[in-house]
Amino acid sequence: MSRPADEPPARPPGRPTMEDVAERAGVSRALVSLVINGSPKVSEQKRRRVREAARALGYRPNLMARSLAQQRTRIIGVLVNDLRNPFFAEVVEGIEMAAESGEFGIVVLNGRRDRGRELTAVETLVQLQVEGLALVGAQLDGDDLDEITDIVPTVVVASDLGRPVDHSGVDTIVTDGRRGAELVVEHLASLGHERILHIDGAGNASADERRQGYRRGMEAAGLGELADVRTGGDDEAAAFAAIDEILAEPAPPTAVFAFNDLLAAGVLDRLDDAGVPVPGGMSLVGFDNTFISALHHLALTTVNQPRLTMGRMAVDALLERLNDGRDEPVRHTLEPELVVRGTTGPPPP
Amino acid sequence: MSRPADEPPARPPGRPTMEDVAERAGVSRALVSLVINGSPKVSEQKRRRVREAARALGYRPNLMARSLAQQRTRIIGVLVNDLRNPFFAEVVEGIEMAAESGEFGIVVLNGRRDRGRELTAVETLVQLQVEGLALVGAQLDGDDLDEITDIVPTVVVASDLGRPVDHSGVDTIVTDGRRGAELVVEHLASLGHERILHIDGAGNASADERRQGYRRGMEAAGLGELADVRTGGDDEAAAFAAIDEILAEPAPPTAVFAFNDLLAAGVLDRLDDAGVPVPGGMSLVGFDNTFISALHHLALTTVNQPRLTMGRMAVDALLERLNDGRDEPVRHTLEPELVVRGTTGPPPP
DNA sequence: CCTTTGGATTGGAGCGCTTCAACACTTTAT
DNA sequence: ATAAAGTGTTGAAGCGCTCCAATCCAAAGG
Repeated sequence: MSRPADEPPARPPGRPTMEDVAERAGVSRALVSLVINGSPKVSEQKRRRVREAARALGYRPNLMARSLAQQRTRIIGVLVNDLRNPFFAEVVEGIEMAAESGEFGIVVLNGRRDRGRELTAVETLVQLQVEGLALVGAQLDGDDLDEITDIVPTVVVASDLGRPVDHSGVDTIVTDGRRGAELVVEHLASLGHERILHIDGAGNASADERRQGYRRGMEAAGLGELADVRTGGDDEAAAFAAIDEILAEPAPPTAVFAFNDLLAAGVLDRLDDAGVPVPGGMSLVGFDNTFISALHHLALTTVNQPRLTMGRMAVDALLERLNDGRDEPVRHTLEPELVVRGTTGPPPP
Repeated sequence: MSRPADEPPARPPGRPTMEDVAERAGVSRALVSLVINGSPKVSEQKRRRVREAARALGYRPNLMARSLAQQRTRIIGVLVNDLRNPFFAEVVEGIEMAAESGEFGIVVLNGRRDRGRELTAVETLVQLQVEGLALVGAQLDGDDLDEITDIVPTVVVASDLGRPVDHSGVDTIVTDGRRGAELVVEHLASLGHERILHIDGAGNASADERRQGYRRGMEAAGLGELADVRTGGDDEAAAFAAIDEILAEPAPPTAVFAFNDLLAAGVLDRLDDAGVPVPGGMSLVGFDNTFISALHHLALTTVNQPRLTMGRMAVDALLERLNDGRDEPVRHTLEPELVVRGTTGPPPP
């Protein structure tokens, strides 16, 4: 054999640990810990020796071990409804940026529009010992979270729990979807539209609110009788059936208010297929003001939600609980803003 | 005081641990571990007792502790160039799905187009003890990763390291960008275009390849002399300067090949502003075949990359190393596919 | 009746780190 | 000179879990 059995291996398998660094630097493990964590009470000499040993060995602290010992992770868990929707992606970016400046990291899990997956994702995050939980557009409701929210501070962003906020551990950051929808109806009504249709977000988290806002808006405009809601969803394809349906009807609407920009883009495609000009033959409004709606060739009239701000506020809410010990729930409702572009105009004669 | 000091607190602070469950169920900690991990050699009776105790206490295993003890995390770290680009978001979805069926979780970190951030993100992932690393569209090059790649198996997706693959620890999954660009030029040339301009991806990871493909394509079409590359970037805004520039020139191109769909969308907007009809006055091609290019109102001719497949292959490559012990590098080059839509046509007379 | 066998259960070491009380030196005050 | 008050450093306990070897027990075999 190349090496007597009782001799220690030249390089122990696995990555170098703090112990290895300590040995090489000729100090104790505790001292290495102090250096790694930038403690001021270490002599310059030892600090240098430890740093050098660490570099020479390619030492990297083990975050798992550190978190375990420290009893904290400095991680915020983020559950996002659908990463492919640019709206959510931007909210997440806002969260990430704010977390960063609060010295927190984030771990993003994707629900991929599946409520069951959302549930297991939340479970995973909790087991990961995240210190805060941000649910972005999640479909989960209060009951799902009952147990969770008194373990870890939670903030719900861009959607709402299905029942009144009696969860003292849950904060909420939303854009007022009801108001947003009202703005849309007001705009369309003021252009002269009466038969205004809403293609909704089906089971989506914010669908209810916008539906309600739509209904209220219609009533306020004296169009309550004409209110009409069809089932949609949250992506392009979800609009197809609804559009085909209404175009076949004797008195089709003159304006469509879609649940979000993605859905509106699908509507636009379908109207295109059917040869209906927009806004000449039909007006169309989306929601979210994603970059898609801003593309000149779509020029979609829509409702803006301040995504980055929402992300930042979500993190702030979490940090207030984590750092300042706040323990009553907080709810921030941001004002939506109508962005008029090229897909709305007067109804056809 | 409400409670004598020597009495144990009603409920110990912090979350319940395995120890607590063991005590409540009247068994040892080891047995609880066996139950939690679904070991078959536990009597039905104890299993039930443990399960019940766990539920009653709201016990949740601590993933950090488990990973530490187990010396593995079953986590694949994903670094993504830019979450807002739907192309990357979909590759990540592919990775997530494949990881899931391989019993791995993923942790996604966002580079936000900043190479420095990418570097620290990779460092974080390594410290998190991820078992594999997937770099999606990363800008990092071989030198940055030298140290990393012999610690953790790495796969580079949708981009390429800046120098030959001498890293035996790195696999590569790419769509042949060179070929893709050639297809674009062939298509445009066959339509009769000669002054074909390329607005590139600037420092972006895949920019070089596509630039080269463009040049080769131009030469192959006998248009080598006319090859012209302008600096772009990877989002809509990056195109503005380049377009303004070329429109001011005496002999502007008749076709533009943009680095990706996002950039192409920006070009389209700018051409719109300038009143240049597409494809009547100018043909335009993107790259990636994101859902944006498919929107009828853009109907962008582009090059498809099989995103979900790329994600799956990336995970497969990692799993081959992790589970089957492969240790030579592998490189998979997928075939790009030209998708002709409405933004390309014959050049203006 | 005693040994064997094999399944069920447990004690305890250990994963890599933090942290606190204790210790060994200096330096300053008395 | 001695006590007091810092500095810098360390040993050891402990974070919540896994997993091996040891133990226990009941059923089966001799």
